[in-house]
Amino acid sequence: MKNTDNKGKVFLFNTLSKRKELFKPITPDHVGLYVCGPTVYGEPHLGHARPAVTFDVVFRYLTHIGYKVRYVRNITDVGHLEHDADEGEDKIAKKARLEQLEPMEVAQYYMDSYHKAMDALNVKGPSIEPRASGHIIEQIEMVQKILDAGYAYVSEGSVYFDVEKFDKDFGYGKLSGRVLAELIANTRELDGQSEKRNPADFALWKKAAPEHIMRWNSPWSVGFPGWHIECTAMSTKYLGEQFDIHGGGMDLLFPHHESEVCQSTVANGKSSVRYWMHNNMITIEGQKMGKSLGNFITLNEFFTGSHPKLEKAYSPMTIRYFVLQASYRGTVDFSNAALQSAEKGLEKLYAAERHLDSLKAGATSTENIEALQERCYEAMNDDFNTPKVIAELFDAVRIINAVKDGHATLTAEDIELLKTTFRTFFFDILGIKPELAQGDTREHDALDKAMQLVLEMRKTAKAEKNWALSDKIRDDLNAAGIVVKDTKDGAEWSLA
RNA sequence: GGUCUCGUGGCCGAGUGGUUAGGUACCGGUCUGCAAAACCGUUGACUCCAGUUCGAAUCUGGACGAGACCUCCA
Repeated sequence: MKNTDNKGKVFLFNTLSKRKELFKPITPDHVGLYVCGPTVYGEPHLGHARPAVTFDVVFRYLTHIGYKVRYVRNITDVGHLEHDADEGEDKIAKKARLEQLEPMEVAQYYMDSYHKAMDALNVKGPSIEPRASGHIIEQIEMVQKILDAGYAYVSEGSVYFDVEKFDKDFGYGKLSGRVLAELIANTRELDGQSEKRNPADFALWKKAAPEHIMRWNSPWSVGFPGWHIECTAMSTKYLGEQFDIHGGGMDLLFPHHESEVCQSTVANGKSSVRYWMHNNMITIEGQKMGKSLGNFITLNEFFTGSHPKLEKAYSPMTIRYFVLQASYRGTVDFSNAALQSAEKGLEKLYAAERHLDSLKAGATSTENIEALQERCYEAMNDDFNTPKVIAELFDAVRIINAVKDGHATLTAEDIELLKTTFRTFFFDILGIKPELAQGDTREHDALDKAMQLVLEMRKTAKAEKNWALSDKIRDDLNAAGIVVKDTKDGAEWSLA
């Protein structure tokens, strides 16, 4: 099966219809993909890893099967309130004052931090990574468009979207299933609501309070853009008035994405997104991750094991693999037990991959590699079913070991196909990083030669039944991070 | 209370109306000086209650339970 044979066979779960739909891009062979990126006001954590990895795989797979994908993932670096803050204070501005830094310095710092963590997770950079602060003009223009269309109003220097009017003309809540009347009924009376005609209205532009540092000029006031407008403005700019896939976390479904639907419908004359995809949340030992719960774990803490909840450090690839072992639409619970079992499974896959190059061809094949490859593609085509793909890879592991041990045979052709299939899905599509980065091979070759020498000496010791020496060699190497295993064909080594 | 996701073996997790998911753990075996790995095999599940059906973990309804979101705002 050729990779491009799968173009036109991908089904994805569309939040809009709540079912799997055949994916058809607007422009043949091209895909526009927009994903809500991080707000850069704090250290990257697990909540950032999930959508990043999920849509990284979407990006990788669609690219692999031959689509030209423009992947846009934004950086939110303006205009967001501190959680639980009484006053409407900008998250970034508040932190900046606390730390005596420029707001953009804070944003830059955490953006770099985010990028480093994403690199560690082997998450590919998007095609375009626009920053909200760099698109203030586009946002103002879009707010003006919405005002001109008559679906927004100015109040005390702020601009609000008229949800009631929108509901009457287009129907509100198509994406999230919210009913406007119920929303209003559930609204509590709070201060600062008087500017709005309707509690369900949302801000397109906010007038900045005097102490608010992040501020820009606009026709209405010195202020900052409302949260939802940046995604609409930037997705329109880079992907057009209508584009294929919009992704993000399920927590963004309402009100963020619902508001985006409102904005683009009015500003562009149509709802811009064809397929909405939402990844589910992550939990820590069954609980929501939150600062107040004491289970808020940053990615760096995971990589180094420096959090009381963690029994040990977990490598970035363990975390990536763990995330992909569950389907993106279900919650993922992080527990030490689950993480450690994932770690072992991943190690088994790595080990099998190492053995791939030493497989010896036979005259016939006792295993059907083509069918295996096909099942991998089918799994990916079925709403990116990465757990299924991983299960298939373990079937490949079984085959690799069987051939290695002589319980099964493969033709040279099938071995090639097995290699390609395994490496394509393991490395290219699931995005697991090869153990050896390119460029490390010289060092590795040198180490391998040295190791062959050591193992030869150990073999001699074993032949002389000098167990003390052979065990000492093994134990000392182990302590140095090198694992030695005796197999039928002699000893082999790997880095722990 | 509303909207939405979900409830599978010790743990993690796929899944189709009737046929082994897979990983990990456990147990037995092969191999081994020992260890590890690998291989073979066994055990083990579908929250509960109704209904549809020849047959449901898979469809429908209800109950119970979990999570996310539900003024502004991430």
